[in-house]
Amino acid sequence: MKDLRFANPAGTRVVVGMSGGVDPTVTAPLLKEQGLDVIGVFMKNWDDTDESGVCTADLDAEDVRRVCDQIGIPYYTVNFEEEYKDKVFAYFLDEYRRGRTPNPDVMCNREIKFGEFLQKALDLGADVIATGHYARVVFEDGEYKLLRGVDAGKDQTYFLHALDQDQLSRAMFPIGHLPKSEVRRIAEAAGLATAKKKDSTGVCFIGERNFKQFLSQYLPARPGDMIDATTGEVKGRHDGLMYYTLGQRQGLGIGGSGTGEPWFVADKDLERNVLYVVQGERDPILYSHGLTAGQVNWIAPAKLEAPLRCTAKFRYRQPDQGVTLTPRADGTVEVAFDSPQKAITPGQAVVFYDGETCLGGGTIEAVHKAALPSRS
RNA sequence: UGGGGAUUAGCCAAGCGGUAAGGCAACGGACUUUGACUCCGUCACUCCUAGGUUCGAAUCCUAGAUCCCCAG
Repeated sequence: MKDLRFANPAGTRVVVGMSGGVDPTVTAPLLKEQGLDVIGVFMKNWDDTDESGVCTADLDAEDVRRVCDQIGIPYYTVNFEEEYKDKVFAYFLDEYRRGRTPNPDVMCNREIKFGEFLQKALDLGADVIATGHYARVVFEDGEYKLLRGVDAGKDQTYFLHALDQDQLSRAMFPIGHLPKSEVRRIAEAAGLATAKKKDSTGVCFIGERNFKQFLSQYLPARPGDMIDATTGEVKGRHDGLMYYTLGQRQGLGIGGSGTGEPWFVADKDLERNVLYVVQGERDPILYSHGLTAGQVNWIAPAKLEAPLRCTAKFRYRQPDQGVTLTPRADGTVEVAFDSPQKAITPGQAVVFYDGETCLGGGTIEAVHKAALPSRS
């Protein structure tokens, strides 16, 4: 087996998935320099047309078109709104219904960018696709490995851990070996229309918006009590369990009294529609010593056969933590933490690393913590 | 309706005659391809009300209002 991404540069056609940001647009000139046959494609996966008829996706599409013109590569637009709704948004809402906190961007990468979009690119005669992710793919010992982006502060392997060998074999991340500052510099030097654009954040393709307001358009809210997990005392009311995530501080609206420290979401009880809160960031109720990961994807090695010591991330942009993984017969993985971790949240991704290599990861299904006090 | 204690921003709370600390919440921003966390900034021309003493009071005095506690 060979790394089919670089078999023959001159004859390799690469389709670049471009959003309106700088990162993806910079990949195009980089690939072109290497002599590849580059095509730019803008993906529209969500229509956010507002009252005034303005749709940021359309504005981004315009930026992409201009950049492609500047670089001198063909430009196309594809629309995956339906697919996004079916495969990403449906999952997103379902997780919230279950009181969990989903990570739609992980799903978006697996199902849309490296699913629908990849297929579309292959249909267009492409050999590989490229995106503006800060990550690296290397071909070693007959398998593809996913490595962290060189810019430690921007590494996005956390969002890419669910990709498999087939998907990685078709993936190129041209800016993975560059620091963000260099990407900006290249964009400016090339005079790209996106050079000065602020980085986009928020759910990919949906963008930043008032979270509560957005969710309330799709799911019914059921207000309920906010209870002190330590004393059982009712501290206030919540607007609906789905609006809160474990470890959250803002938006609780309860202040003063007690020790004067801020309050954090400690747990949810779907049955009773109760939001449990605790005062003080060091409250033991916020911490756990392990978790069970489901839907685990292994990039390389392909499977976990025996207990393994490695590091893990439970959220994007948090330092790795030492863990011990133990495979279970049903395919789940038990993750034991070297030291207690704060606000581990079901629905979020847990991603495993061995140094610079992203081994894979899964979804947090259960969190293991010391028994909570009685909630009578 | 006898005695005692309270009354400072949405909530806790410092201040004890010299011109309103701090914390929580809230709001704004930074950070961020999830939701969060975190960080930074803003937030009482006014201290229950009305008079008075004083060069000057949230701080002292008088009256009233409200709340709490102990006695009936």
